[in-house]
Amino acid sequence: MRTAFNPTLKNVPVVVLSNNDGCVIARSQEAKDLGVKMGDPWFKVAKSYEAQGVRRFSSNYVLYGDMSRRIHHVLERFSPRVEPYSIDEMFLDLKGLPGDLVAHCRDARATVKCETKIPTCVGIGDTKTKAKLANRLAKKRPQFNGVCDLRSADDCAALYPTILLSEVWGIGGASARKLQALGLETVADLAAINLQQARDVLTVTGARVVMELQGTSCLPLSLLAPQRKGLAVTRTFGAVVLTWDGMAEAISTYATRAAEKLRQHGLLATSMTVFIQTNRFVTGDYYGNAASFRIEPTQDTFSLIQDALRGTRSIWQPDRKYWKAGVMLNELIDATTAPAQMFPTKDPVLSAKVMATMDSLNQRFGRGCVRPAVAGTQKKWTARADFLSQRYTTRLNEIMEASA
DNA sequence: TCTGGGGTCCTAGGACCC
DNA sequence: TCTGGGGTCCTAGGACCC
Repeated sequence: MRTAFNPTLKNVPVVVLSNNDGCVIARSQEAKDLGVKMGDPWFKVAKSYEAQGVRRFSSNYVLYGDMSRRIHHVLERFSPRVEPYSIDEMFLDLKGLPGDLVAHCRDARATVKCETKIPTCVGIGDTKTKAKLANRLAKKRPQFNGVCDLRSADDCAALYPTILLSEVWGIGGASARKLQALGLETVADLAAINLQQARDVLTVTGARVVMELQGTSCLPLSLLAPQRKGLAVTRTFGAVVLTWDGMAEAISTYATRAAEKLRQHGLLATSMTVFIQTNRFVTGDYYGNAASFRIEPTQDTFSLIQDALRGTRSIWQPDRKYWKAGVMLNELIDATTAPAQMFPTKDPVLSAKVMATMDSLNQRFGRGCVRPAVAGTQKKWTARADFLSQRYTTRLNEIMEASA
């Protein structure tokens, strides 16, 4: 990426920093060679690395998103079925393509490099987990020259014993420690364990990883991006926040930004969480708390923020040094299909009755003024309606009877 | 000695990913 | 002075219902 935009950075150690230039989130090979670690807090290591010639850059996600789309378009020429997985990774379905797949992938790689100047590596496997593992080898081991194929059982038998199990997609630190405690070390060890044992130790997620390593696909390619389930705007403060006014201002900003994202995606949020925290790196006096509440589908940004602030005020402790806060919107629903999806009941008769009542009430008092909600775990319908300053909660059953 | 059983929903917390 | 931000999935256990 760096050399695509600034050729003078070729062979120069480069790091990219997170928001607020807090810590290292990407490094060039030269920076890795100098010992810069992923997640290093930059303020702690800047002096020594800058003395060694490391150049630092703030992150630019708009640019990365744009580059990602361009690469996606190039890859669509090599497979009609491309699933973008993250901003810098894509899965391609190669099933049914004629000819030598390795040659095909080398061609794709060369074309991406030629047209976007971005270097890439390709991993081929009969499951996503194997493709990810192959990609890792392609990146790390020069012998593969950027393309590694793990489809054949012979290649797996030869390579699995040479790879640590912590390299596997889905095996993080905690899982790796559990497996090591059982005496397992390599991918070969992991791929050979009993499925029930994998399930017992790592839950169903771990059993899936093992099956995928054995060549049974459990994670199908999904060409349509699934509906997202939540979104968040969170930040650490530049300087600790000591006053309620300062906190209120921060949360207002985050809530506004969250509402903007919501509209951009054509979504509505059903519930909202606000959290505030003191610095977790300062020992002895950590305090963190959160407030969650349901919000009306048609509520505007202003009342969204007001609710956020009311919710936060109740968890605010004035003697604390606040360091981080955030706003999260949950249970998102498509704005255009919202009314139907507001009814979580599985009972079609009740659902229809509820729907009709809601419709008539909404017609009378304005769209979205009434919605059903399942209160706690009680399977009782509750309608909550807000009319101007008047707020009341009533059993939906009573409303239904009244309007019948 | 006995105190129901089984299903469902919700939440918090852990773990993982990039 | 300064230690990221944004997601997903799974499980256990409590609460509730009939």
